[in-house]
Amino acid sequence: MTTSLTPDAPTGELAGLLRPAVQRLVRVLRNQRVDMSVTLTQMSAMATLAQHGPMSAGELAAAEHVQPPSMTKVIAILEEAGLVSRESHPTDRRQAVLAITDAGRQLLDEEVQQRDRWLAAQLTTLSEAERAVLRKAVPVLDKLVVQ
Amino acid sequence: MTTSLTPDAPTGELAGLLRPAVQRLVRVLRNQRVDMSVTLTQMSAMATLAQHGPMSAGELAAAEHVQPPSMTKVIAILEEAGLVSRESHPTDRRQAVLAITDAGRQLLDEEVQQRDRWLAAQLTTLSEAERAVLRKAVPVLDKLVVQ
DNA sequence: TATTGTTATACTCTATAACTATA
DNA sequence: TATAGTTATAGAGTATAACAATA
Repeated sequence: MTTSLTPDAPTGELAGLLRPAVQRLVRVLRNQRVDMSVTLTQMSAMATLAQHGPMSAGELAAAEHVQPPSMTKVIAILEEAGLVSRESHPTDRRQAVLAITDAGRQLLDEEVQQRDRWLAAQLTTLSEAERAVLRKAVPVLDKLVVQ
Repeated sequence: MTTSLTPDAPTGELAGLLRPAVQRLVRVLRNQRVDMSVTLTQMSAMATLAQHGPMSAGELAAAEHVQPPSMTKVIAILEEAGLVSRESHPTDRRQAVLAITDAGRQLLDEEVQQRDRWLAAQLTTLSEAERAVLRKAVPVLDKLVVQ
């Protein structure tokens, strides 16, 4: 187990292994959710607003790596449900300023707990070393997406 | 950085971080694909057939973590494109035996190369240590899904 | 009766193109 | 003209329910 001197081949292999692994995890996560009233996509948008604070629709679309029309739909649903608020931008009336509401934040907290029922159960079947691997992997996955 | 004595809290936090990370990676991967003639879902089904050999529609659906009707559609497209073959099961005529064709295998190889144009480029921006983290994470992610 | 797979139907997610309102 | 966002439209992916064929 030495550091590789030929990273190219392992890199290609890694690409072919990583993609199906994450794709299947997303599928399983979608099915294992308990509260189906808010979808994974909607939860993710809310989580971004909660983490990074109020932002415009375009910024949220970029953060979520979707096109603006896709985000328009998500926002409309969340706003109607009272989970996200929208206000006019103070100086640019084209823009909307989106923010998570208290109700949204509460649902987010509940969802984390619900998610734990399955995912945490899965995670507890792993060894501490395996969980440590996943904890280390999260920021690397983020880096991969953001760059 | 000692091994944790209270795994519950970190486990919940990990669940909340891991899900959005993999969900966004799947989105970005979908967009970064070069050959759009075959979708990610279809590629994943082909890859499973290539890795594990011929199997029934039900087995393939289970392996991909989708319901049988969802797999029916995928198979129909792949069969029409000549990428997957279907034969009658020798003893049970209800079952279809699915296998990847030579054309399918070739497309799979090409796709891996195409995927590398983006993902390998991303991976080469990481340190060797970060790539090592992802390599270690892949089997753990698989374990998470399979159990 | 039980199992395998398909068909029918519907909803979510996502995209591109065209449009409106504002800068 | 350029930008922010929405509307219109279409296609992929997925599910559940009902069905047909076979065991």
